[in-house]
Amino acid sequence: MRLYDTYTRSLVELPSAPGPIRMYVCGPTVYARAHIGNARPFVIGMWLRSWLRATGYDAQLVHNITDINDKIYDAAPGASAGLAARATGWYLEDTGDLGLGMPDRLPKATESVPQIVHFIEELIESGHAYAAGGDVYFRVASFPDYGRLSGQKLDQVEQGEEPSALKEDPRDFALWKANKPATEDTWWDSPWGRGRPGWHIECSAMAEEIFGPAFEIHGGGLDLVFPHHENEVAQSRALGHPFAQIWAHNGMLRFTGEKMSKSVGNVATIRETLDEWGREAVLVFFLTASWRKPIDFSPETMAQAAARRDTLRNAFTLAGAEHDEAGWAVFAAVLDDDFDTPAALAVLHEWASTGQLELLRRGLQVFGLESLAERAEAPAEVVELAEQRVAARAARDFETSDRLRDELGARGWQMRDEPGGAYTLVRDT
RNA sequence: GGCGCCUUGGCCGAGUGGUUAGGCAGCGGCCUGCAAAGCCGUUUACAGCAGUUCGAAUCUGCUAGGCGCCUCCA
Repeated sequence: MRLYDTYTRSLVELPSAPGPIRMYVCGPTVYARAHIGNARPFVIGMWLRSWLRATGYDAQLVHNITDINDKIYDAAPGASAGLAARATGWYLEDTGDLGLGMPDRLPKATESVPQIVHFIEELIESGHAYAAGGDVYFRVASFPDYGRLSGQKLDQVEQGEEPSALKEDPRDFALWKANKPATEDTWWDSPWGRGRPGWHIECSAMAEEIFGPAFEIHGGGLDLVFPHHENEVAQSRALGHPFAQIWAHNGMLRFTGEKMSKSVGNVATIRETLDEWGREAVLVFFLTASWRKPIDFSPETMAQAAARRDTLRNAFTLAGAEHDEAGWAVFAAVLDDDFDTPAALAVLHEWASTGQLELLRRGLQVFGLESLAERAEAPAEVVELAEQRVAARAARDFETSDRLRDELGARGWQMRDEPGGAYTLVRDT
């Protein structure tokens, strides 16, 4: 399998199966309900793990929770830890309801502070970082490759994060921030005094704590390339660690013409979207676009995804056909080529229209959509109504039969007539 | 100002030199008491201009438009 790598800007071949594929995908900062854009890296990460496992790899997914951050302090003055814990719960609940299972590990920054402190100490010892006034900064000038991941030229980078007189260079970034008692109600003791980790160092520390100094794939949103991931590589490679082999950045989800983001305010939460459209439509929606490209979220695109979901599900109410086992190779080939889910979706539709139901079921399973193959059993009262309708139709009492059909619809069941008084009951969504 | 991505038919979205992507929607038909589902048929393409080539949606250049990052951001 090959995947597009941001660092080399090319398709990179994965080591051949079987073997370990260790994936680290950046997770959310927990201070509010996550929006549907936040779900994209999660979904892609889970699908990738699923596909890699299906093709013989020992794939592991680590997805971090950033529960130390200015946003959290700002959103809950004096009660940041409580908000972070609550929002972590929401995130686990919302992503859990996508029905894709859970990552292998979900490390939290607050539980990794000792590893982070240790990492910073090593950077100071090696001359790549320096302590100043209770803060610790990474010395960007000490790492010649800085800017290579994002393609930034150092002399063109605008002023870095918040300017500070303590920095040697304005582009240096904080690894450790001294506690500000007025606004920051959580802190940890460190060799540099009370404080808390910077954002970028947590990922380097947690990824390496779990995977060691080298792993195969690092994922996250395209908006994290600079400065977040640039800083991560700098920290880890400054210590001589290979770090990630492939940088897999997913495209942004757009809503109302621009990136969905809390700061713009054009958000729909995962919760709302699941409630309105159902998990299967949400997953089909993500399937329709290449993982690297932007995807437009709108009532129209969601409705189309829901219609496709129905087409796929309806296939299981029809008669199956002979299986063409060779068909699987086509499906595998498109996924192995940069995880082309739109092409895979076309294959699923092909199987749906030709009645290759066993292949279709297997294909859907890769994406957590095997539920589309399940036929819900109608409760006795629904079957009773259906039988009454069969009788009414036999008696050519169409007024009654139409009324019964409406009644079934109101109970969430669609009745499809078939020749000879037979019928199929399908659960509406 | 710097770095990068994108522009395919009503909508979404594949396709990297010569062959129907696929889906949704539309239209006509079959089926049905009427529907639904399904099936058959069918309309609308490659932003613009110039170039390379026997031949370009596919390569090159320019123009126009859109998006992301450079500040927290999946």
